[in-house]
Amino acid sequence: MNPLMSKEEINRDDDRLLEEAVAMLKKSGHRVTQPRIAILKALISEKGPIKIEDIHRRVSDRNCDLATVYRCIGAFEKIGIVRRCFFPDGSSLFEFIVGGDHHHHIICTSCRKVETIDVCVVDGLERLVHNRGYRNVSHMLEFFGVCENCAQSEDGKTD
Amino acid sequence: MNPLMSKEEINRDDDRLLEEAVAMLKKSGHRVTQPRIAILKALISEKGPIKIEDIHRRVSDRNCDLATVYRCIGAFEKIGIVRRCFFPDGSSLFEFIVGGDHHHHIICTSCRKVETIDVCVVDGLERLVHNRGYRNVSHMLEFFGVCENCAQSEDGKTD
DNA sequence: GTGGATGCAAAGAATTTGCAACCAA
DNA sequence: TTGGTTGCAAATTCTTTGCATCCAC
Repeated sequence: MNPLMSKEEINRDDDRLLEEAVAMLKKSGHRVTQPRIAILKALISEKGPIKIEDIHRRVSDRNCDLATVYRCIGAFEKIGIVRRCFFPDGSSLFEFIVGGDHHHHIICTSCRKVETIDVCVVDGLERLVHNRGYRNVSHMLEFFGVCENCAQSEDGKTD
Repeated sequence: MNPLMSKEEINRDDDRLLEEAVAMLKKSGHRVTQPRIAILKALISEKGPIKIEDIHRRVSDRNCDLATVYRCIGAFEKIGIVRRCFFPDGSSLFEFIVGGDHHHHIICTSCRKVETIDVCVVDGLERLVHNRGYRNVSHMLEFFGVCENCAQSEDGKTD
């Protein structure tokens, strides 16, 4: 996030993202319900990949069922509101992508911290895939590693 | 695979890969058992990402339990004999990587066909991640799309 | 009013674990 | 001989589904 942005500006920004996502819901013929709003807010405030389970925990005070979270996230993914990310252990996370630039992650395999890489050098390769006859091309790129903190606490770990 | 290679040469090549993997097992203090040999052979003959379930199906005539496949694949992954790949739906596949060049995949989201991309333009970025303080850095890059065949049968699908 | 969305519970799939028997080194 | 490995079954975890009720439009 932009470090020069004040708290209010960030919140205002979040509101705009919410509106944009709601518009996408409507446009695709979906209804705007309480659980969906709550899930969207959780996704937006996370500002990064988040587990289904964690989304549910955050919205559960509003009494939203876990099955509903799964169903909504599935719908959001189809519409293009979220995208699925992967942890090296095979578990899935979901990230809010409305109004954001395409980017990738560095994931600490030890503490699971997630950092963002703003550049994407891979976009150009999608054309190559397109030229092989593929349509609706997308890609997924994640970096894994042990972050500085974890490397220190794990002591004399080499690289 | 090299198209100029005869069937015998391919089989000889597979044997060499098996030997190499067995050596890695021994070197890391693991035992070379019947189920492990069978699983390695299944992985090698697949020449691409394969599901746990499919590995089990192939070796089940040798009476290898599904739990054993999971345990062995877990061990193989730690040793560096296989690596985990992801399907866009979140399911995991495993690919034999001993003696092979680093590469990536194009996965058809419709028929699940997997093609290989030999080049990797991302390796250089690992240094960038390393410079951010990460150790044991690796990465995962997959392309998704609808292949030519599937796009045709799905008719007037746009891109 | 009506059809899509939800909650609840139950089913289903994927993966892990405990433990006695087994077998590679 | 001995400890790592396996098979079997049970336990967990993750995800989906059926159905009556509900509510957004």
